[in-house]
Amino acid sequence: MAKDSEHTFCTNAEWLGRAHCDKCHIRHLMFFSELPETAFHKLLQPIDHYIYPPGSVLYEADTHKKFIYSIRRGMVKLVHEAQDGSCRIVRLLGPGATIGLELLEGEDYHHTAIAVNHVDLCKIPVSTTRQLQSEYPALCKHVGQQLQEQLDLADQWIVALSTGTAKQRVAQLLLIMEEFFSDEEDAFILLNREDMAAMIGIAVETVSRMIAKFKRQKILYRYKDNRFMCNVTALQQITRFG
Amino acid sequence: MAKDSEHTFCTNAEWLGRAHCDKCHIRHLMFFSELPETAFHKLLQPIDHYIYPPGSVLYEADTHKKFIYSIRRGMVKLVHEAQDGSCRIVRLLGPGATIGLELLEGEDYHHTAIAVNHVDLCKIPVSTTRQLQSEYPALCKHVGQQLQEQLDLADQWIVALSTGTAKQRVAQLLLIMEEFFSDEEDAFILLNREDMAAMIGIAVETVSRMIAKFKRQKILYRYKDNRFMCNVTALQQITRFG
DNA sequence: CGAGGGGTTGACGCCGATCAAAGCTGGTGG
DNA sequence: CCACCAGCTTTGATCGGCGTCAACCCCTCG
Repeated sequence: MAKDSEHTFCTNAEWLGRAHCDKCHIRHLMFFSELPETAFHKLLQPIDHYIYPPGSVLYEADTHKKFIYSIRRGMVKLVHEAQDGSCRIVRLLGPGATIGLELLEGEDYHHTAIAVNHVDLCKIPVSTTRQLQSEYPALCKHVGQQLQEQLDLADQWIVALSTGTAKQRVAQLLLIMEEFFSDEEDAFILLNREDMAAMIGIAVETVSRMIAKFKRQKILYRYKDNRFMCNVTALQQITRFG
Repeated sequence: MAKDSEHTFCTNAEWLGRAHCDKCHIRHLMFFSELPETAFHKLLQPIDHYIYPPGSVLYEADTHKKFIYSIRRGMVKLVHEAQDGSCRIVRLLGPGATIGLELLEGEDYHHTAIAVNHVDLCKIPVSTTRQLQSEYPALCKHVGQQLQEQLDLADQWIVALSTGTAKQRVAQLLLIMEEFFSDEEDAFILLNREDMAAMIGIAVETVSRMIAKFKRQKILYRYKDNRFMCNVTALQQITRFG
Protein backbone atom coordinates (compact mmCIF):
# COMPACT_ATOMS: atom_id res chain seq x y z
CA MET A 1 0.00 0.00 0.00
CA ALA A 2 1.25 3.49 -0.77
CA LYS A 3 2.74 5.61 1.94
CA ASP A 4 0.72 8.50 3.28
CA SER A 5 3.20 11.29 3.00
CA GLU A 6 1.20 14.04 4.62
CA HIS A 7 0.11 12.72 7.97
CA THR A 8 2.07 11.02 10.66
CA PHE A 9 -0.21 8.33 11.88
CA CYS A 10 -1.39 8.16 15.48
CA THR A 11 -0.35 11.70 16.29
CA ASN A 12 -3.25 13.26 14.47
CA ALA A 13 -6.23 13.48 16.75
CA GLU A 14 -8.63 14.07 13.89
CA TRP A 15 -7.66 11.00 11.93
CA LEU A 16 -10.09 8.17 12.49
CA GLY A 17 -8.51 5.62 10.21
CA ARG A 18 -8.76 4.31 6.73
CA ALA A 19 -12.16 4.55 5.17
CA HIS A 20 -13.69 1.27 4.13
CA CYS A 21 -15.75 2.48 1.23
CA ASP A 22 -16.76 -1.02 0.30
CA LYS A 23 -18.40 -1.44 3.70
CA CYS A 24 -19.61 2.14 4.19
CA HIS A 25 -23.21 2.09 5.34
CA ILE A 26 -23.98 5.48 3.84
CA ARG A 27 -22.20 4.95 0.56
CA HIS A 28 -25.45 5.33 -1.34
CA LEU A 29 -25.33 9.04 -0.70
CA MET A 30 -21.61 9.52 -0.79
CA PHE A 31 -19.28 10.39 -3.59
CA PHE A 32 -18.69 6.81 -4.68
CA SER A 33 -22.29 5.74 -4.62
CA GLU A 34 -22.32 4.10 -8.05
CA LEU A 35 -19.13 2.12 -7.83
CA PRO A 36 -19.03 -1.64 -7.22
CA GLU A 37 -17.33 -2.88 -4.06
CA THR A 38 -14.45 -4.27 -6.02
CA ALA A 39 -13.50 -0.80 -7.16
CA PHE A 40 -11.77 -0.11 -3.88
CA HIS A 41 -9.46 -3.10 -3.84
CA LYS A 42 -6.71 -1.63 -5.93
CA LEU A 43 -6.49 2.05 -4.96
CA LEU A 44 -3.05 3.58 -5.23
CA GLN A 45 -3.73 6.08 -2.48
CA PRO A 46 -5.74 5.49 0.67
CA ILE A 47 -9.01 7.22 1.46
CA ASP A 48 -9.02 8.46 5.03
CA HIS A 49 -11.80 9.24 7.40
CA TYR A 50 -11.65 12.28 9.67
CA ILE A 51 -13.64 14.17 12.25
CA TYR A 52 -12.93 17.87 12.58
CA PRO A 53 -14.15 20.12 15.41
CA PRO A 54 -16.14 23.30 14.68
CA GLY A 55 -14.07 26.09 13.17
CA SER A 56 -11.47 23.80 11.61
CA VAL A 57 -10.16 24.97 8.28
CA LEU A 58 -10.36 22.04 5.87
CA TYR A 59 -8.55 23.90 3.13
CA GLU A 60 -7.79 27.44 2.09
CA ALA A 61 -8.54 29.28 -1.12
CA ASP A 62 -5.74 29.50 -3.67
CA THR A 63 -3.73 26.69 -2.14
CA HIS A 64 -3.22 23.51 -4.04
CA LYS A 65 -3.49 20.51 -1.85
CA LYS A 66 -4.74 17.43 -3.57
CA PHE A 67 -7.85 16.25 -1.78
CA ILE A 68 -11.54 16.16 -2.40
CA TYR A 69 -13.84 15.75 0.59
CA SER A 70 -17.11 13.90 0.85
CA ILE A 71 -19.18 15.03 3.83
CA ARG A 72 -20.65 12.29 6.00
CA ARG A 73 -22.03 14.35 8.85
CA GLY A 74 -22.08 17.99 9.92
CA MET A 75 -22.00 21.24 7.96
CA VAL A 76 -19.23 22.94 6.03
CA LYS A 77 -19.21 26.56 4.89
CA LEU A 78 -17.43 27.70 1.76
CA VAL A 79 -16.07 31.16 2.37
CA HIS A 80 -14.71 33.87 0.15
CA GLU A 81 -12.63 36.46 1.96
CA ALA A 82 -12.25 39.88 0.41
CA GLN A 83 -8.96 41.74 0.50
CA ASP A 84 -10.34 44.09 3.16
CA GLY A 85 -10.79 41.21 5.60
CA SER A 86 -14.54 40.97 5.30
CA CYS A 87 -15.83 37.63 4.15
CA ARG A 88 -18.87 36.20 2.50
CA ILE A 89 -20.19 32.67 2.79
CA VAL A 90 -21.13 31.44 -0.67
CA ARG A 91 -22.39 27.98 0.22
CA LEU A 92 -23.37 25.82 3.14
CA LEU A 93 -23.08 22.09 2.57
CA GLY A 94 -24.16 19.02 4.46
CA PRO A 95 -24.06 15.22 4.31
CA GLY A 96 -23.70 13.80 0.82
CA ALA A 97 -22.07 16.89 -0.65
CA THR A 98 -18.61 16.79 -2.14
CA ILE A 99 -16.27 19.76 -1.86
CA GLY A 100 -13.04 20.60 -3.63
CA LEU A 101 -14.28 19.27 -6.97
CA GLU A 102 -12.67 22.28 -8.66
CA LEU A 103 -9.37 20.38 -8.36
CA LEU A 104 -10.54 18.13 -11.17
CA GLU A 105 -10.37 21.09 -13.54
CA GLY A 106 -7.77 23.40 -12.08
CA GLU A 107 -4.84 23.67 -9.74
CA ASP A 108 -6.21 25.13 -6.55
CA TYR A 109 -9.23 25.52 -4.33
CA HIS A 110 -11.67 28.31 -5.09
CA HIS A 111 -12.85 28.86 -1.54
CA THR A 112 -11.83 28.39 2.03
CA ALA A 113 -13.74 25.49 3.60
CA ILE A 114 -14.49 25.67 7.30
CA ALA A 115 -16.30 23.21 9.56
CA VAL A 116 -19.40 24.74 11.12
CA ASN A 117 -20.24 21.73 13.28
CA HIS A 118 -18.37 18.68 14.24
CA VAL A 119 -17.75 17.42 10.75
CA ASP A 120 -17.27 13.83 9.74
CA LEU A 121 -15.80 13.35 6.29
CA CYS A 122 -13.80 11.24 3.90
CA LYS A 123 -10.66 12.66 2.34
CA ILE A 124 -10.17 11.44 -1.19
CA PRO A 125 -6.98 12.09 -3.15
CA VAL A 126 -7.59 13.73 -6.52
CA SER A 127 -5.41 11.08 -8.14
CA THR A 128 -7.69 8.37 -6.80
CA THR A 129 -10.69 10.19 -8.18
CA ARG A 130 -9.12 10.46 -11.60
CA GLN A 131 -8.13 6.81 -11.52
CA LEU A 132 -11.66 5.73 -10.65
CA GLN A 133 -13.14 8.15 -13.17
CA SER A 134 -11.23 6.56 -15.99
CA GLU A 135 -12.23 3.06 -14.91
CA TYR A 136 -15.83 3.89 -14.11
CA PRO A 137 -17.45 6.51 -16.34
CA ALA A 138 -20.45 6.46 -14.02
CA LEU A 139 -18.38 8.47 -11.60
CA CYS A 140 -18.17 11.30 -14.15
CA LYS A 141 -21.91 11.42 -14.17
CA HIS A 142 -21.94 11.68 -10.41
CA VAL A 143 -19.44 14.54 -10.55
CA GLY A 144 -21.75 16.28 -12.99
CA GLN A 145 -24.66 15.77 -10.62
CA GLN A 146 -22.73 17.20 -7.70
CA LEU A 147 -21.75 20.24 -9.74
CA GLN A 148 -25.28 20.76 -10.96
CA GLU A 149 -26.57 20.59 -7.39
CA GLN A 150 -24.04 23.11 -6.20
CA LEU A 151 -24.87 25.35 -9.14
CA ASP A 152 -28.51 25.23 -8.15
CA LEU A 153 -27.55 26.10 -4.59
CA ALA A 154 -25.47 29.03 -5.79
CA ASP A 155 -28.35 30.31 -7.88
CA GLN A 156 -30.68 29.97 -4.94
CA TRP A 157 -28.15 31.90 -2.87
CA ILE A 158 -28.31 34.77 -5.35
CA VAL A 159 -32.06 34.79 -5.67
CA ALA A 160 -33.08 34.10 -2.09
CA LEU A 161 -30.27 35.31 0.12
CA SER A 162 -28.96 38.29 -1.83
CA THR A 163 -32.26 39.87 -2.85
CA GLY A 164 -34.90 41.77 -0.91
CA THR A 165 -34.95 43.44 2.48
CA ALA A 166 -32.99 42.23 5.49
CA LYS A 167 -36.14 40.77 6.98
CA GLN A 168 -36.95 38.83 3.83
CA ARG A 169 -33.44 37.47 3.57
CA VAL A 170 -33.35 36.26 7.15
CA ALA A 171 -36.70 34.57 6.58
CA GLN A 172 -35.32 32.88 3.45
CA LEU A 173 -32.29 31.74 5.38
CA LEU A 174 -34.41 30.16 8.09
CA LEU A 175 -36.49 28.41 5.45
CA ILE A 176 -33.34 27.01 3.90
CA MET A 177 -32.04 25.84 7.26
CA GLU A 178 -35.34 24.16 7.93
CA GLU A 179 -35.49 22.55 4.50
CA PHE A 180 -31.93 21.31 4.11
CA PHE A 181 -30.49 21.06 7.58
CA SER A 182 -33.26 19.94 9.89
CA ASP A 183 -32.81 16.68 11.74
CA GLU A 184 -35.20 13.76 12.11
CA GLU A 185 -37.29 15.79 14.53
CA ASP A 186 -37.60 18.72 12.07
CA ALA A 187 -35.44 20.96 14.23
CA PHE A 188 -32.30 22.71 13.05
CA ILE A 189 -29.30 24.34 14.62
CA LEU A 190 -29.36 28.11 14.58
CA LEU A 191 -26.08 29.45 13.23
CA ASN A 192 -24.39 32.26 15.05
CA ARG A 193 -25.21 35.79 13.94
CA GLU A 194 -21.86 36.35 12.30
CA ASP A 195 -22.26 33.37 9.97
CA MET A 196 -25.81 34.35 9.09
CA ALA A 197 -24.68 37.88 8.35
CA ALA A 198 -21.90 36.57 6.10
CA MET A 199 -24.41 34.43 4.25
CA ILE A 200 -26.92 37.11 3.40
CA GLY A 201 -24.59 40.07 3.21
CA ILE A 202 -25.98 42.33 5.93
CA ALA A 203 -24.68 43.56 9.28
CA VAL A 204 -24.54 41.30 12.34
CA GLU A 205 -26.70 43.66 14.37
CA THR A 206 -29.42 43.65 11.75
CA VAL A 207 -29.50 39.86 11.71
CA SER A 208 -29.73 39.87 15.48
CA ARG A 209 -32.64 42.29 15.41
CA MET A 210 -34.56 40.19 12.90
CA ILE A 211 -33.94 36.90 14.68
CA ALA A 212 -34.89 38.47 18.01
CA LYS A 213 -38.09 39.80 16.48
CA PHE A 214 -38.98 36.41 14.99
CA LYS A 215 -38.43 34.82 18.38
CA ARG A 216 -40.70 37.37 20.06
CA GLN A 217 -43.37 36.70 17.45
CA LYS A 218 -42.98 32.94 18.05
CA ILE A 219 -42.23 32.45 14.37
CA LEU A 220 -38.96 30.97 15.56
CA TYR A 221 -38.67 29.09 18.82
CA ARG A 222 -36.27 26.86 20.72
CA TYR A 223 -37.14 23.20 20.59
CA LYS A 224 -34.36 21.53 22.55
CA ASP A 225 -30.85 22.57 23.44
CA ASN A 226 -29.63 24.71 20.58
CA ARG A 227 -32.14 23.29 18.14
CA PHE A 228 -34.91 25.47 16.80
CA MET A 229 -38.13 25.16 14.85
CA CYS A 230 -40.00 27.75 12.83
CA ASN A 231 -43.40 28.58 11.43
CA VAL A 232 -42.84 27.89 7.76
CA THR A 233 -45.98 29.47 6.38
CA ALA A 234 -45.41 32.68 8.34
CA LEU A 235 -41.86 32.88 6.99
CA GLN A 236 -43.07 32.28 3.45
CA GLN A 237 -45.50 35.17 3.85
CA ILE A 238 -42.61 37.37 4.90
CA THR A 239 -40.46 36.39 1.94
CA ARG A 240 -43.26 37.46 -0.34
CA PHE A 241 -44.59 40.61 1.23
CA GLY A 242 -41.86 41.72 3.64
CA MET B 1 -32.35 11.52 -41.53
CA ALA B 2 -34.87 11.91 -38.76
CA LYS B 3 -37.75 14.30 -39.12
CA ASP B 4 -37.65 17.54 -37.20
CA SER B 5 -40.98 17.46 -35.47
CA GLU B 6 -40.90 20.90 -33.89
CA HIS B 7 -40.16 23.33 -36.67
CA THR B 8 -41.72 23.76 -40.02
CA PHE B 9 -38.81 24.42 -42.28
CA CYS B 10 -38.54 27.63 -44.27
CA THR B 11 -41.23 29.43 -42.30
CA ASN B 12 -39.03 30.08 -39.32
CA ALA B 13 -37.10 33.27 -39.82
CA GLU B 14 -34.63 32.43 -37.07
CA TRP B 15 -33.65 29.05 -38.40
CA LEU B 16 -30.41 29.19 -40.36
CA GLY B 17 -30.15 25.55 -41.27
CA ARG B 18 -28.54 22.38 -40.10
CA ALA B 19 -25.36 22.85 -38.18
CA HIS B 20 -22.35 21.15 -39.69
CA CYS B 21 -20.45 20.46 -36.52
CA ASP B 22 -17.81 18.54 -38.37
CA LYS B 23 -16.96 21.65 -40.38
CA CYS B 24 -17.62 24.28 -37.70
CA HIS B 25 -14.75 26.73 -37.61
CA ILE B 26 -15.26 27.54 -33.94
CA ARG B 27 -15.80 24.02 -32.76
CA HIS B 28 -12.73 24.19 -30.56
CA LEU B 29 -14.64 26.40 -28.16
CA MET B 30 -18.06 24.90 -28.59
CA PHE B 31 -19.82 22.15 -26.76
CA PHE B 32 -18.49 19.35 -28.94
CA SER B 33 -14.90 20.48 -28.97
CA GLU B 34 -13.36 17.12 -28.13
CA LEU B 35 -15.29 14.93 -30.50
CA PRO B 36 -13.85 13.56 -33.73
CA GLU B 37 -15.48 14.62 -36.99
CA THR B 38 -16.89 11.19 -37.51
CA ALA B 39 -19.00 11.54 -34.41
CA PHE B 40 -21.55 13.59 -36.28
CA HIS B 41 -22.25 11.19 -39.10
CA LYS B 42 -24.79 9.08 -37.34
CA LEU B 43 -26.86 11.44 -35.21
CA LEU B 44 -30.46 10.42 -34.68
CA GLN B 45 -31.62 14.01 -34.29
CA PRO B 46 -30.33 17.03 -36.18
CA ILE B 47 -28.46 19.90 -34.62
CA ASP B 48 -29.81 23.21 -35.84
CA HIS B 49 -28.28 26.61 -36.06
CA TYR B 50 -30.28 29.72 -35.15
CA ILE B 51 -29.99 33.45 -34.84
CA TYR B 52 -32.32 35.14 -32.39
CA PRO B 53 -32.92 38.90 -32.12
CA PRO B 54 -32.45 40.74 -28.80
CA GLY B 55 -35.14 39.99 -26.25
CA SER B 56 -36.02 36.56 -27.64
CA VAL B 57 -36.91 34.01 -25.02
CA LEU B 58 -34.87 30.87 -25.73
CA TYR B 59 -36.64 28.87 -23.08
CA GLU B 60 -38.65 29.42 -19.95
CA ALA B 61 -38.09 28.18 -16.41
CA ASP B 62 -40.04 25.11 -15.33
CA THR B 63 -40.86 24.05 -18.85
CA HIS B 64 -39.47 20.85 -20.25
CA LYS B 65 -38.38 21.23 -23.78
CA LYS B 66 -35.54 19.02 -24.79
CA PHE B 67 -32.72 21.21 -26.05
CA ILE B 68 -29.35 22.34 -24.89
CA TYR B 69 -27.86 25.45 -26.50
CA SER B 70 -24.25 26.22 -27.30
CA ILE B 71 -23.66 29.94 -27.77
CA ARG B 72 -21.66 30.94 -30.83
CA ARG B 73 -22.03 34.71 -30.68
CA GLY B 74 -23.87 37.26 -28.55
CA MET B 75 -24.93 37.28 -24.93
CA VAL B 76 -27.66 35.38 -23.11
CA LYS B 77 -29.02 36.23 -19.67
CA LEU B 78 -30.37 33.59 -17.31
CA VAL B 79 -33.22 35.10 -15.38
CA HIS B 80 -35.10 34.10 -12.29
CA GLU B 81 -38.45 35.76 -11.88
CA ALA B 82 -39.97 36.01 -8.44
CA GLN B 83 -43.67 35.50 -7.84
CA ASP B 84 -44.14 39.26 -7.36
CA GLY B 85 -43.02 39.97 -10.92
CA SER B 86 -39.59 41.30 -10.07
CA CYS B 87 -36.73 39.42 -11.61
CA ARG B 88 -33.08 38.83 -10.97
CA ILE B 89 -30.44 37.97 -13.55
CA VAL B 90 -28.28 35.18 -12.14
CA ARG B 91 -25.84 34.77 -15.01
CA LEU B 92 -24.70 36.41 -18.22
CA LEU B 93 -23.15 34.07 -20.75
CA GLY B 94 -21.27 34.53 -23.98
CA PRO B 95 -19.64 32.57 -26.80
CA GLY B 96 -18.51 29.09 -25.84
CA ALA B 97 -20.96 28.72 -22.97
CA THR B 98 -23.58 26.00 -22.94
CA ILE B 99 -26.98 26.57 -21.40
CA GLY B 100 -29.74 24.19 -20.44
CA LEU B 101 -27.31 21.57 -19.13
CA GLU B 102 -29.66 21.00 -16.20
CA LEU B 103 -31.75 18.88 -18.56
CA LEU B 104 -29.09 16.18 -18.29
CA GLU B 105 -30.03 15.70 -14.63
CA GLY B 106 -33.65 16.76 -14.39
CA GLU B 107 -36.82 17.35 -16.27
CA ASP B 108 -37.00 21.07 -16.80
CA TYR B 109 -35.09 24.28 -17.15
CA HIS B 110 -34.04 26.11 -14.00
CA HIS B 111 -34.09 29.62 -15.48
CA THR B 112 -35.58 31.65 -18.25
CA ALA B 113 -32.99 32.29 -20.95
CA ILE B 114 -33.25 35.53 -22.91
CA ALA B 115 -31.10 36.89 -25.74
CA VAL B 116 -29.47 40.19 -24.81
CA ASN B 117 -27.91 40.77 -28.23
CA HIS B 118 -28.37 39.20 -31.53
CA VAL B 119 -27.54 35.69 -30.50
CA ASP B 120 -26.12 33.00 -32.72
CA LEU B 121 -26.40 29.51 -31.32
CA CYS B 122 -26.65 25.79 -31.94
CA LYS B 123 -29.64 23.91 -30.64
CA ILE B 124 -28.71 20.42 -29.54
CA PRO B 125 -31.30 17.81 -28.58
CA VAL B 126 -30.75 16.30 -25.15
CA SER B 127 -31.09 12.86 -26.67
CA THR B 128 -28.21 13.60 -29.02
CA THR B 129 -26.11 14.74 -26.10
CA ARG B 130 -26.81 11.56 -24.19
CA GLN B 131 -26.06 9.48 -27.24
CA LEU B 132 -22.73 11.18 -27.77
CA GLN B 133 -21.94 11.06 -24.06
CA SER B 134 -22.26 7.31 -23.99
CA GLU B 135 -20.09 6.91 -27.06
CA TYR B 136 -17.51 9.53 -26.09
CA PRO B 137 -16.77 9.81 -22.37
CA ALA B 138 -14.67 12.89 -23.13
CA LEU B 139 -17.92 14.76 -23.56
CA CYS B 140 -18.77 14.06 -19.91
CA LYS B 141 -15.58 15.77 -18.92
CA HIS B 142 -16.54 18.77 -21.01
CA VAL B 143 -19.93 18.92 -19.35
CA GLY B 144 -18.14 18.92 -16.01
CA GLN B 145 -15.94 21.78 -17.17
CA GLN B 146 -18.92 23.81 -18.29
CA LEU B 147 -20.66 23.27 -14.98
CA GLN B 148 -17.56 24.17 -13.03
CA GLU B 149 -17.18 27.38 -15.03
CA GLN B 150 -20.76 28.35 -14.43
CA LEU B 151 -20.38 27.54 -10.75
CA ASP B 152 -17.39 29.87 -10.60
CA LEU B 153 -19.43 32.55 -12.33
CA ALA B 154 -22.26 32.10 -9.87
CA ASP B 155 -19.87 32.42 -6.95
CA GLN B 156 -18.37 35.52 -8.45
CA TRP B 157 -21.88 36.88 -8.83
CA ILE B 158 -22.48 36.42 -5.11
CA VAL B 159 -19.18 37.86 -4.03
CA ALA B 160 -18.81 40.71 -6.50
CA LEU B 161 -22.29 41.70 -7.58
CA SER B 162 -24.30 41.06 -4.44
CA THR B 163 -21.93 42.52 -1.86
CA GLY B 164 -20.95 46.08 -0.99
CA THR B 165 -22.46 49.47 -1.79
CA ALA B 166 -24.29 50.29 -5.00
CA LYS B 167 -21.23 52.13 -6.27
CA GLN B 168 -18.94 49.19 -5.64
CA ARG B 169 -21.30 46.77 -7.32
CA VAL B 170 -21.66 48.86 -10.44
CA ALA B 171 -17.87 49.13 -10.58
CA GLN B 172 -17.58 45.34 -10.28
CA LEU B 173 -20.15 44.91 -13.01
CA LEU B 174 -18.21 47.16 -15.38
CA LEU B 175 -15.02 45.25 -14.61
CA ILE B 176 -16.78 42.00 -15.45
CA MET B 177 -18.14 43.41 -18.69
CA GLU B 178 -14.67 44.59 -19.62
CA GLU B 179 -13.05 41.28 -18.69
CA PHE B 180 -15.48 38.81 -20.22
CA PHE B 181 -17.40 40.67 -22.87
CA SER B 182 -15.03 43.14 -24.48
CA ASP B 183 -14.37 42.79 -28.18
CA GLU B 184 -11.09 42.73 -30.06
CA GLU B 185 -10.74 46.46 -29.49
CA ASP B 186 -11.24 46.12 -25.72
CA ALA B 187 -14.59 47.88 -25.84
CA PHE B 188 -17.82 46.42 -24.52
CA ILE B 189 -21.51 47.03 -24.94
CA LEU B 190 -23.14 48.82 -22.06
CA LEU B 191 -26.26 46.98 -20.98
CA ASN B 192 -29.42 48.94 -20.36
CA ARG B 193 -30.03 50.15 -16.82
CA GLU B 194 -32.80 47.68 -16.17
CA ASP B 195 -30.60 44.69 -16.89
CA MET B 196 -27.77 46.06 -14.81
CA ALA B 197 -30.17 46.67 -11.93
CA ALA B 198 -31.46 43.10 -12.20
CA MET B 199 -27.92 41.81 -12.11
CA ILE B 200 -26.74 43.56 -8.99
CA GLY B 201 -30.03 43.79 -7.15
CA ILE B 202 -30.46 47.54 -6.80
CA ALA B 203 -32.89 50.11 -8.20
CA VAL B 204 -32.71 51.25 -11.81
CA GLU B 205 -32.36 54.89 -10.79
CA THR B 206 -29.41 54.12 -8.56
CA VAL B 207 -27.64 52.32 -11.40
CA SER B 208 -28.32 55.28 -13.64
CA ARG B 209 -26.84 57.69 -11.11
CA MET B 210 -23.68 55.64 -10.72
CA ILE B 211 -23.16 55.14 -14.43
CA ALA B 212 -23.76 58.83 -15.05
CA LYS B 213 -21.26 59.74 -12.37
CA PHE B 214 -18.64 57.39 -13.80
CA LYS B 215 -19.17 58.96 -17.20
CA ARG B 216 -18.73 62.45 -15.77
CA GLN B 217 -15.53 61.34 -14.05
CA LYS B 218 -14.31 59.84 -17.34
CA ILE B 219 -13.92 56.50 -15.64
CA LEU B 220 -16.33 55.22 -18.26
CA TYR B 221 -16.47 56.67 -21.75
CA ARG B 222 -17.97 55.96 -25.14
CA TYR B 223 -15.56 54.49 -27.63
CA LYS B 224 -17.65 53.94 -30.74
CA ASP B 225 -21.36 53.54 -31.30
CA ASN B 226 -22.74 51.86 -28.23
CA ARG B 227 -19.38 50.46 -27.23
CA PHE B 228 -17.65 51.72 -24.11
CA MET B 229 -14.30 51.54 -22.42
CA CYS B 230 -13.37 52.08 -18.78
CA ASN B 231 -10.49 52.95 -16.52
CA VAL B 232 -9.84 49.59 -14.93
CA THR B 233 -7.53 50.70 -12.14
CA ALA B 234 -9.91 53.46 -11.05
CA LEU B 235 -12.76 50.95 -10.90
CA GLN B 236 -10.63 48.51 -8.91
CA GLN B 237 -9.92 51.27 -6.41
CA ILE B 238 -13.64 51.82 -6.07
CA THR B 239 -14.41 48.15 -5.50
CA ARG B 240 -11.94 48.19 -2.63
CA PHE B 241 -12.54 51.49 -0.91
CA GLY B 242 -15.95 52.61 -2.19
C1' DC C 1 -45.10 66.70 -35.07
C1' DG C 2 -46.54 63.98 -31.30
C1' DA C 3 -46.06 59.72 -28.77
C1' DG C 4 -43.39 56.59 -26.31
C1' DG C 5 -39.44 54.43 -24.27
C1' DG C 6 -35.17 54.74 -22.02
C1' DG C 7 -31.95 57.66 -19.37
C1' DT C 8 -30.99 61.39 -16.00
C1' DT C 9 -31.78 64.18 -12.09
C1' DG C 10 -34.10 65.99 -7.85
C1' DA C 11 -36.68 65.53 -3.33
C1' DC C 12 -37.93 62.90 0.39
C1' DG C 13 -38.37 59.18 3.67
C1' DC C 14 -37.05 54.82 5.36
C1' DC C 15 -34.06 50.89 5.93
C1' DG C 16 -30.04 49.32 7.58
C1' DA C 17 -24.87 50.30 8.76
C1' DT C 18 -22.35 51.92 12.43
C1' DC C 19 -21.00 53.01 17.06
C1' DA C 20 -21.87 52.32 21.73
C1' DA C 21 -23.55 50.12 25.76
C1' DA C 22 -25.90 46.84 28.28
C1' DG C 23 -27.66 41.80 28.96
C1' DC C 24 -26.58 36.76 28.78
C1' DT C 25 -24.06 32.55 28.96
C1' DG C 26 -20.59 29.35 29.47
C1' DG C 27 -16.05 28.58 31.15
C1' DT C 28 -12.22 29.35 34.45
C1' DG C 29 -10.10 29.92 38.66
C1' DG C 30 -10.09 31.25 43.42
C1' DC D 1 -19.91 27.60 45.28
C1' DC D 2 -19.41 32.04 43.70
C1' DA D 3 -16.93 35.80 41.28
C1' DC D 4 -15.22 37.09 37.27
C1' DC D 5 -14.29 37.34 32.53
C1' DA D 6 -14.69 36.81 27.47
C1' DG D 7 -17.49 36.29 23.76
C1' DC D 8 -21.91 36.45 21.84
C1' DT D 9 -26.44 38.55 21.56
C1' DT D 10 -29.59 42.16 22.15
C1' DT D 11 -31.02 46.85 22.11
C1' DG D 12 -30.68 51.91 21.49
C1' DA D 13 -29.33 56.23 18.96
C1' DT D 14 -27.72 58.34 15.00
C1' DC D 15 -26.74 59.11 10.23
C1' DG D 16 -26.02 58.07 5.41
C1' DG D 17 -27.26 55.41 1.38
C1' DC D 18 -30.57 54.01 -1.46
C1' DG D 19 -35.51 53.04 -2.82
C1' DT D 20 -39.42 55.50 -4.40
C1' DC D 21 -42.03 58.90 -6.80
C1' DA D 22 -41.97 62.42 -10.01
C1' DA D 23 -40.36 65.54 -13.48
C1' DC D 24 -37.67 66.28 -17.36
C1' DC D 25 -34.54 65.26 -21.26
C1' DC D 26 -33.19 62.91 -25.38
C1' DC D 27 -33.75 59.90 -29.15
C1' DT D 28 -36.42 57.01 -32.27
C1' DC D 29 -40.28 55.86 -34.74
C1' DG D 30 -44.81 56.29 -36.55
